Amino acid sequence: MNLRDLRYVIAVAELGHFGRAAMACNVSQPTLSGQILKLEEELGITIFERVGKQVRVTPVGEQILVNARRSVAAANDIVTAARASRDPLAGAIRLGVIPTLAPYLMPFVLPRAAVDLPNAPLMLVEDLTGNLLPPLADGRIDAALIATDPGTDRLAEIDLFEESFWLAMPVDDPLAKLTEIDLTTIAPAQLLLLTDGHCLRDQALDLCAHQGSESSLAGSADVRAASLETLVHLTAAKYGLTLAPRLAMANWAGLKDQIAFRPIKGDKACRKVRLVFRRDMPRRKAMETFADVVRASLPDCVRRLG
Amino acid sequence: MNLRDLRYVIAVAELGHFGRAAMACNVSQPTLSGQILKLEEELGITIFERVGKQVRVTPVGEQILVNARRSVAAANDIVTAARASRDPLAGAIRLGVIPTLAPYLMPFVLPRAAVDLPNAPLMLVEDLTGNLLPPLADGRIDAALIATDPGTDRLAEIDLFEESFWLAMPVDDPLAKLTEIDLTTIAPAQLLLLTDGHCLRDQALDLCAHQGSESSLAGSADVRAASLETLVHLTAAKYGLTLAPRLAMANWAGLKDQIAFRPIKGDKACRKVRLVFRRDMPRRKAMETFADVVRASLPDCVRRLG
DNA sequence: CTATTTTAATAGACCTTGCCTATCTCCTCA
DNA sequence: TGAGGAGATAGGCAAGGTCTATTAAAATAG
Repeated sequence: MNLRDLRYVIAVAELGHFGRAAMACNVSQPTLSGQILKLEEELGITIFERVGKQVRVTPVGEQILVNARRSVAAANDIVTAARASRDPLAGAIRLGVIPTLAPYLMPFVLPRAAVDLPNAPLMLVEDLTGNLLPPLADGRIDAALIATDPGTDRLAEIDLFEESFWLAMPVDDPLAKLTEIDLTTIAPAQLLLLTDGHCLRDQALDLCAHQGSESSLAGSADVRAASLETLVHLTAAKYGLTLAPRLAMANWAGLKDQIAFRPIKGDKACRKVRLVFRRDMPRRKAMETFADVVRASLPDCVRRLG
Repeated sequence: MNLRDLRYVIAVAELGHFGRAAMACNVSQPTLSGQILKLEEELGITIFERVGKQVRVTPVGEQILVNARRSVAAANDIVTAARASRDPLAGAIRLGVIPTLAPYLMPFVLPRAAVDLPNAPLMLVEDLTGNLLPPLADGRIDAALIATDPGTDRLAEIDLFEESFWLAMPVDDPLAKLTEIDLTTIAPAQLLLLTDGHCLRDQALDLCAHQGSESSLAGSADVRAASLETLVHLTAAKYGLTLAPRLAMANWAGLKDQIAFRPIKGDKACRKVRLVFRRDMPRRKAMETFADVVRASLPDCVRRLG
């Protein structure tokens, strides 16, 4: 067996096609076919079922793929560790960011990162927390900015800042007369929410849950928007209320004739944003530097941590 | 880079000697030296510092070793998974067992394992919990029998049984007149304990701790025995009291003129023995079968779980 | 139902590369 | 200072991975 063979297997599994996998690996199709055949013979099993034009992974193949990815990832980490030892801050950082944060935070971060980490170009991946953690675990991305506890000891986290939520409402809403909103006076059904998977959705629900039962949501408009932008525009159109993270608000200055933002009473309406990465990733130094970059880029409206 | 190269690196690191590492890898010394040199050049770093007769691992080398071990372990798991898919119960099981359990439990387990798992020879490693978990994590052993919560989500556990502790005392001790001991009447200082690292030591201390402060131990004999055998013989010689796990007691029938065993009042004086293994190890089926083997081997004096 | 196309497997030549033996150089220790 | 041990170097050899060309089988189109 061979790391090269494992890369071949992974490529075939991901592309579902020997020819294209060969192209991705920069070898000819017979070469790749031959090596995989040899590996299957060596292991005494079939990894891929070649049925017609389809390439299906067998059940054993799935197990093998998991370990193949793991083995290759560790090998890649060796290369990364070697480069990092020469210059800890060199090498691209593949960064996952949740959608309710990326468009509002990254404009602050990117310019400063370009200066402070000139040899570490940032590659952004914007996706839901649940879609960022698996790639993080197997090394497809290096780090992620998320707002929930990842809840596994495989990941290390560096706390960056705490961001409060404000309530967005139409300017002529009675609530707009208040200088501070008591969330217990808001029915969950009034809240416009993001689609499942957004941590902000769950956090908004949590904040309102303690007053009514979950089922009180049943009567709501049941909007499931894909972005905060949508929610805010729906609020402007008087469809309901929206809980908006503080950093995002600056983006909606143009809507100030239609929308009012008010702070929430108490200190619970906030989220803690952190940088998470594999505990054993070889570039901890780069991660710490990047965390400092983020902290240094923050506007004053959020509370810096650490 | 190459899995073979990584194995060479691991061998050199473990043996601290190129020649012996070459022997362990079944290649000549120049071959191994050459490959490692080539790898170091490829990575642009030095993994080993050859200073005189010593071979020292550089700081980068340590990082590389971690990942090399990980990569090789995953590759080995591929072979294991392949074999397991042909016969899930075939292949050696390298089993770690804590010292306060191994000599008393394994005599029950081994005969049955030989029958129920004929193609899975058991290789026993007897060591403290803290010395078993790292080898478990990186695949040097397959599973372990321990009595504490491993406390990491990388490991899966199967509960096997609950074993009570009894108090051992000289036959002429006043306590021997009781049919049941209230531990709150025992000063921790009276207890003879194992050396640091034995979970049984901590559990014994925990059980007595709620009555006096930790410092009450200061006045104790401060025996730190390496084995239960020593403790029991010390008890026979009237040096103090010992908390003995139920399975071990059968071994000391020969001492019944000198030692009395009494159960502990309440249900807290017990430990839960479990089989732990890497959550993602490829032979879960073999683990489950082995757990069943252990359960089926147990004498009636312990409480079967699961 | 046949022709065409797509896709993986096979065949054979080539050449890279890892391995071995023999030897060298350097360091340690007597 | 000389002997011995340990890792590095050199050169020949064999194994094995890669390529191009071709075949075989299955899906698709006419």
